[in-house]
Amino acid sequence: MQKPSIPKGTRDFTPQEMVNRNYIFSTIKDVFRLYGFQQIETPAMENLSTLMGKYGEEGDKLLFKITNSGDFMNGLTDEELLERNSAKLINKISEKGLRYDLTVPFARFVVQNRDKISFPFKRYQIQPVWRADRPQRGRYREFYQCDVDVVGSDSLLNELELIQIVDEVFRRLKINVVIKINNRKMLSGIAEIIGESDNITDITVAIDKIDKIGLEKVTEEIASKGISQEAIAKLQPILQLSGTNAEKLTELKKVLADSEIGLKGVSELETIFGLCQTMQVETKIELDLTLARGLNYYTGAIFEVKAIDVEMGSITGGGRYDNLTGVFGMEGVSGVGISFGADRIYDVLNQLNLYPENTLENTQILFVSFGEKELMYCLPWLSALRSKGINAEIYPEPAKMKKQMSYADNKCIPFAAIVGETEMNAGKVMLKNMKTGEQKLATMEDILESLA
RNA sequence: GUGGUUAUAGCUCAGUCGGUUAGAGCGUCGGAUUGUGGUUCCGAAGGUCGCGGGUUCGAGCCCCGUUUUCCACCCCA
Repeated sequence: MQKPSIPKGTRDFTPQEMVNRNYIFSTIKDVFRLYGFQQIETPAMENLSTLMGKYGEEGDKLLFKITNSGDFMNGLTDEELLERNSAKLINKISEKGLRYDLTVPFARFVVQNRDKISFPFKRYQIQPVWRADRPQRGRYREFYQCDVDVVGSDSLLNELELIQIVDEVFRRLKINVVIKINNRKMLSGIAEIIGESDNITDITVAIDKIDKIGLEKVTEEIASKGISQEAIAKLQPILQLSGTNAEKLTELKKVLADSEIGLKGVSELETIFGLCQTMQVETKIELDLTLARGLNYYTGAIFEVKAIDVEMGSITGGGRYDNLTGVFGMEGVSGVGISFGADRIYDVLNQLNLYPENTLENTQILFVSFGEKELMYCLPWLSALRSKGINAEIYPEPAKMKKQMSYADNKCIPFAAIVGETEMNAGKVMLKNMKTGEQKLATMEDILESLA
């Protein structure tokens, strides 16, 4: 006999865990709909050509690839096999992969369904994604993302709405968070000012780590990427910016005075901060220049949300991407979106134990009986209760009473309806309150009253 | 992908210096109690010690490989 197991980085969810997860999903969904977003779904697998090259070199490695059906090695030459070049071979034996996020499949969806969509298109999507990452705390190989995106609108009002959604979702979930915000245009401007526009990716990836490894190590890392000492020297004051958001922006405006794109980034952020103030967004918003985010398709605002009371990677993230649909042949469609990491939110909620009392999803009443005749007697009662919308079940065989009562106990069922000869003769059931232990002969009306 | 770490009953974990028949708690099942659950008491079932190889008279324990767990990188939700 083999021991059953599931793949690395995947999880089963028990009924109790599903109740908790559904609480998260429905909270998020409710807020999405409140802002006029509509749901779509896309397939678990996409053509590999849709996914490859969208997440950088690292991302390509983390894609789960699906081998072709049938005898997929058949068309290969001996030379190709002997070469042992995995990257080259994979293209010959695999043409599908599991989706890595929801944003790229969404861009594909927009291009493919443009005739059915009117812009601006506001969609949400809650589905699992898969990454061949090495699992760790808060990091899984299969996890759910809850994405909201608007495409076909350049307005910064969209950024505001996304921030309001974050604000509302975490208020409802009772998680204290801070929203970190940055702008890719400002990062481009900085690279431009120090004369290293070509190396912007390396620079942003490195400065992203400043909190973790410190200024010195970051400087080292940037230098190792072949960036000049002169440029690094110019970078120093920018990395050490401090003060309020407004103070930081004022300082940045001076530094970026000669960079058109940099100033554009600053003014975008000013607008967003202004809008948030007007709309009285409660969540703390922090300009964080070190926030870079690896995904290289972002072009404007970049967001990240961190829980304050728990040690955990970011639980929500996103940004603006000006031309994601361009690679699929549809130019000039700008989008902005964020992704709630349901599994990390789930972990945070578990650690803080912030779940509401849930009783509604549970069975309300269990029928306990002693024989075939009693079972038959109960069936109409069950139907009647269910037609009133009451969750009811029956222990499906005449087991020992102790066993039936324990079953009710374990499932936290608040009422038991006990049925034997006496009850059948009276045309009633013995209704027992499992909490107080009280019981009485009851009619259907009595039951409905007790459960109300 | 790199480095470390872990694996013993369904679950959580003991297991001495390498020494005879591998233990506990919880859970499950049965009984005390044939119409009353949570508490209590008694009993039972349940193990190829992750897997494969090696060292040894002898391996749960030592060595090698492999898989898995968790952690730090990398990257990210």
